Amino acid sequence: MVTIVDVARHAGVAPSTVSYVLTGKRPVSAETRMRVGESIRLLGYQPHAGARALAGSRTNVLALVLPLREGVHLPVVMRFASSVVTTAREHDMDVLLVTADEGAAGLRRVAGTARVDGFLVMDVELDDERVPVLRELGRPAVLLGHPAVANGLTCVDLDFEAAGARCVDHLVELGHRTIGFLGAPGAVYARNTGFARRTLAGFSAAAMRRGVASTALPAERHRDAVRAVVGTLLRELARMTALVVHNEAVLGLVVECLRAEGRRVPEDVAVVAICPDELAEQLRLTSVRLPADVLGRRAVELLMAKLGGQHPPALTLLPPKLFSRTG
Amino acid sequence: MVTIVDVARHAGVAPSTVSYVLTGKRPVSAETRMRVGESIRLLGYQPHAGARALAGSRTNVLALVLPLREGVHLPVVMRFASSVVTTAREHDMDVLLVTADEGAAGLRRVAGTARVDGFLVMDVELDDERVPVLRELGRPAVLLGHPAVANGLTCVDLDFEAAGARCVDHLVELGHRTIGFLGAPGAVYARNTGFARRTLAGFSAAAMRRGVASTALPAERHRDAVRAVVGTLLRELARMTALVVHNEAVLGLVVECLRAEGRRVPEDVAVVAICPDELAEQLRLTSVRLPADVLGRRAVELLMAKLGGQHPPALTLLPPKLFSRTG
DNA sequence: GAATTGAATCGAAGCGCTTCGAACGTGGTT
DNA sequence: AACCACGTTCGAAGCGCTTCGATTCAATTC
Repeated sequence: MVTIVDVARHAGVAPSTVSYVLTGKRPVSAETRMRVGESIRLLGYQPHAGARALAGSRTNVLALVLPLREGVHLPVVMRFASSVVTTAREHDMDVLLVTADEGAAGLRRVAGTARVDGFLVMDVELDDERVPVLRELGRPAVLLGHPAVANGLTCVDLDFEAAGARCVDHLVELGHRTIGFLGAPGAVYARNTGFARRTLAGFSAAAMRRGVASTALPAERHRDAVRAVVGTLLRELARMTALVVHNEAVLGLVVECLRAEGRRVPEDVAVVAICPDELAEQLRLTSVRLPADVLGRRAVELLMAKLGGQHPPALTLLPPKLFSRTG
Repeated sequence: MVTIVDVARHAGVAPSTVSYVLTGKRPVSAETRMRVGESIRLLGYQPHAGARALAGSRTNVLALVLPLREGVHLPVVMRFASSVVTTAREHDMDVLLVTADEGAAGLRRVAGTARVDGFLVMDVELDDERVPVLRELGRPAVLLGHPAVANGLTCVDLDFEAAGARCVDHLVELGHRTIGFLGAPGAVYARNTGFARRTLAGFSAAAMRRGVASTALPAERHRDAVRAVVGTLLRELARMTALVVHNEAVLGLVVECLRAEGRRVPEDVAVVAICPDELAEQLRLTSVRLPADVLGRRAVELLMAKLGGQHPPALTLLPPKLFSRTG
């Protein structure tokens, strides 16, 4: 193994000088810098991460805590992870993968053993046991997906309120005057899950503002329930010409049921979905996408800012993007 | 921060003794072991990973190299990653996530900086630039998905040959005497991609052995191509009552096209898919699943064996499992 | 020409751990 | 009673790096 001492000897300088060349924490004359750089290249020197961590108390690794249980939309998680790793590498960071089922203990472990400099935590719940632990650990952390927990921590999420509103605006601009909303299962709203409520709030406010007639209903996850809800919607909102769906699990079923009721999609009922892009693509629906890649990038950037001693805003909401797939 | 010296002082022993308690590399009397253990608990001691790596030249981290490009089936990758992390944790290991787009340089980097003890590399191609690098680095590595590259390295994969055969056996037992095979795009076979050929080989051999009529055709990824292939198959293999599909991208289309041709599925044509379980589930098809979780677990176990100085077999093939969803 | 500055570099200490040889008791042996 | 052997424990060295105070030397100032 090539060490910093080897490089120093080869370049005819002290080890500390090599270190300063590498870290840039003290000025080094252009000439020595070049000479040292040359020696590094020649010898193929790569600093020992453990030694660095020990001496410098910085690991250049960040923990990515992912929910890998069933029920989450895996492709989205994956895409997010991917953009996190890519962005982290741009900042010369590596990523340690931690699963959510290790819970708070996992956070304690990787922080306590000085394995990571900071945390990226996805899918944090409202009264999540990890939130207090994260505070206690005092390491920079960025939470994703549930900004409701903020309070001292930094959060990023899609702006669901704007997403709900965006759907209405889009539909109104297309001339629709009566719009339905089909959401998550009732239990989700009861649980006060941030994103579901906020979407609905955005939708309702926009409908009000635009003066369009609207009705919102929750939908359970199985065929009969969906059929019933779609039926109710068509009955109650007789002149409904557009439907916003915020429930990726039943999106396909909704379209099916509409067609079964004799409504053409999108000619009779325009459907706009708030869901992962690929799903909408597959069903050829206009959609507001969840930008997993942007989310990941932004999350890392916020974390790096915190690691750099800055104090980014407690909550960052990413503007939704609507993709029109009409016609 | 609590160090090993603090623990030693608190327990009234030398730091080295604490280390031996922790690692078990030298015998320690039951009494001291208890006393030290108690101090560790009381003080909440957690060893510094960097210091450990530096002194012990072992990081307890393994690199997981994932293909995060488009085109791979994300949920499978995710599930695999999940089981890798879980199993790694059982061996007191952490997992560093590396994306395939870092290529060979990424492997060089994490090995050279002593960040990881070994590699888990998914989706290795036949003439992959990473294979020679992996050899050169000399760290334990386990490759997934393309055992063809073996040669000194350790590989794990699903036994695709057995999978192809299993489908035939299953269908023959149900009474089918004429079976079609619909595979990946032609280019995949031309590229000599391990898994595609092996499945086909297994299928063909089993068909021969069982004495059933069969025809195999490749299928490109778009609707018209699928329609054409299905048409050809129905014409050429007039009495075909069963179809094995090894092409997850067009599976849904195949079923659609069969129905469009007036064949009921599965009454007229029984379809068996070799694909991720969830996809088959969704389409309600009998399938041979790719056991991502078993694969991940086994891969980690093989890697741990290598880290322990053992020499596991160069190739481990996992037996396929067929899930019948008929009726 | 002596004194003062400041940029560039050096040297040594120390981060927290593992590991190896040495030291220490204890019990059994001659 | 002196000795040996063995199971335990200690102490110190060293892993490769960062960092801080000290040092050097040339450029500036009076």
